[in-house]
Amino acid sequence: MVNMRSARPEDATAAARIRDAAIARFGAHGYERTTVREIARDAGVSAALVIHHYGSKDGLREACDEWLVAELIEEKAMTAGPAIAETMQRWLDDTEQFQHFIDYFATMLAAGGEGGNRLFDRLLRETATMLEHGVEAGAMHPSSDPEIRALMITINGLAPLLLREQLTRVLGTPFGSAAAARRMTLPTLELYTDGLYTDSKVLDAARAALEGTIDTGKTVRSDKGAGNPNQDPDPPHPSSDISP
Amino acid sequence: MVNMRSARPEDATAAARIRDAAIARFGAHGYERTTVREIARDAGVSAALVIHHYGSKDGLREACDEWLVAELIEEKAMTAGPAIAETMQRWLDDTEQFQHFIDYFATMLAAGGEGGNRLFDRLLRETATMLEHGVEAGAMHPSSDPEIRALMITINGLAPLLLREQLTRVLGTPFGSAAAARRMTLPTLELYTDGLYTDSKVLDAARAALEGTIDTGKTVRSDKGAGNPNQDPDPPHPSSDISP
DNA sequence: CACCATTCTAAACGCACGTTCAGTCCGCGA
DNA sequence: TCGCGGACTGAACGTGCGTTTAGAATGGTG
Repeated sequence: MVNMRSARPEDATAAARIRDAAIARFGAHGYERTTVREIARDAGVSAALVIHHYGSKDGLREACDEWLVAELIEEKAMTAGPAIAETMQRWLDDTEQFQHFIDYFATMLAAGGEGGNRLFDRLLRETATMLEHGVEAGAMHPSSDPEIRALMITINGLAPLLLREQLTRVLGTPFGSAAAARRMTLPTLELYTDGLYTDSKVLDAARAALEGTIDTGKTVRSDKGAGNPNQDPDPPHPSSDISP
Repeated sequence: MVNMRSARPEDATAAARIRDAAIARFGAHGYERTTVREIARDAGVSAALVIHHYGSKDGLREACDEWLVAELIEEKAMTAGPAIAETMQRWLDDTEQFQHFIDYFATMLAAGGEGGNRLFDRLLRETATMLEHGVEAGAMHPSSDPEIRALMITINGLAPLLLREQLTRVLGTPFGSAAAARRMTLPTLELYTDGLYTDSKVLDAARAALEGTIDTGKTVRSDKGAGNPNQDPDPPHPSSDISP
């Protein structure tokens, strides 16, 4: 099994040890703040060997990206069901061991780049498929814009990962711990089951406001729609700044 | 008005020009990849002057952090309503001009650190207050765990900001643009109004499973609760890996 | 005027970094 | 046995970085 590489024996090949050490360092302290000499020391080799195997520090980074993409998207799973979700699940079930991968994964997604984009796209597709199945089975509400709903749910799902430091700090328990998971399950499912608002006033108002602007080229002020962190809870005067 | 500093005239004081240039560079390319000489060139001064005013590159970063915190949390607004939400709203209404601040803000939150923590805490408090008011007014459902719900809604609200590159790429329109906002408004509000699931089967299953584990010290496998990006959509067999 | 503090610069310093170099070791095919 | 290529190393190289230094303007104060 490919993912069993994750259980790295001490005597793995030097190139593999270098790559693992690099992922750990890059994930923990970032690419720029990590030196080739540090990685070499962690791997028990000379700095020159790192360059010998990977050409340059940047080549090493690319190799790490590619390795992690391959780890998350196993070839054989390309046609089957959710691949990344399952691997992530396995990682989160043993945060101690896979902390490095989780950190590196998060930085890849946030930083963008080739590998991060591929991972995000794959995650998005997995989420979209799940939502489709849920709607078909009658377990989930249909959406007026399924594509964007999938995008937003994907982004929301990644949010705790990207803000895991804040989450850990506020929660008081480490990210990925059973305690944290236990604490967050119910509020999450409550939100996804009952929603937040008790009626559709806000939604109706937004619908009405958007219909007024949909065909005009006029610029609307950022109508509490997209990225405003506090768009969501603001029900008393929801359409106050949607000026159609 | 304090925030009017944002409209920076060409002839601002050198120290201010340095700080603005630093925020722009740090936000766009990150702290490590930015050189003091670049900042100096942008500000039209010598590199030595940057050190003269801020002591060191790291001192400059701290000054940027503090300035941005002050910009987002105006002193006079300490007692009143949402301060950050309003400033962010203003920024998002003119993404062109405030792009630098938005980028720097996002990196601060993701990187943690003193300033990022303060901003996050403030955002969290604002969100929690809004939710309380919403519940009191009957516009929002009460929660079994209001504190965590506020945390999760805060995190979800910040998610598009942190993943703005992915969002821009998938959406095809720049983050913060009116088009992006228009596209994302309805799916968001639909989710917050109707939820995702059509019934409470998943929620009930989780409740039952959690009650079984709540007092035992036994470790539960990360029960689709916390950080799993794809926790949310997976209704067909929701409690399959919650092993009580 | 003299003084002093502040703002600012050009030049240089020293160091840590990624990378190169020259060479050693070792396994393997002929 | 030889030779060859890959794995690997210690030492050195060159560069770009943050920072220091010495001093030149500038402007207010007695």
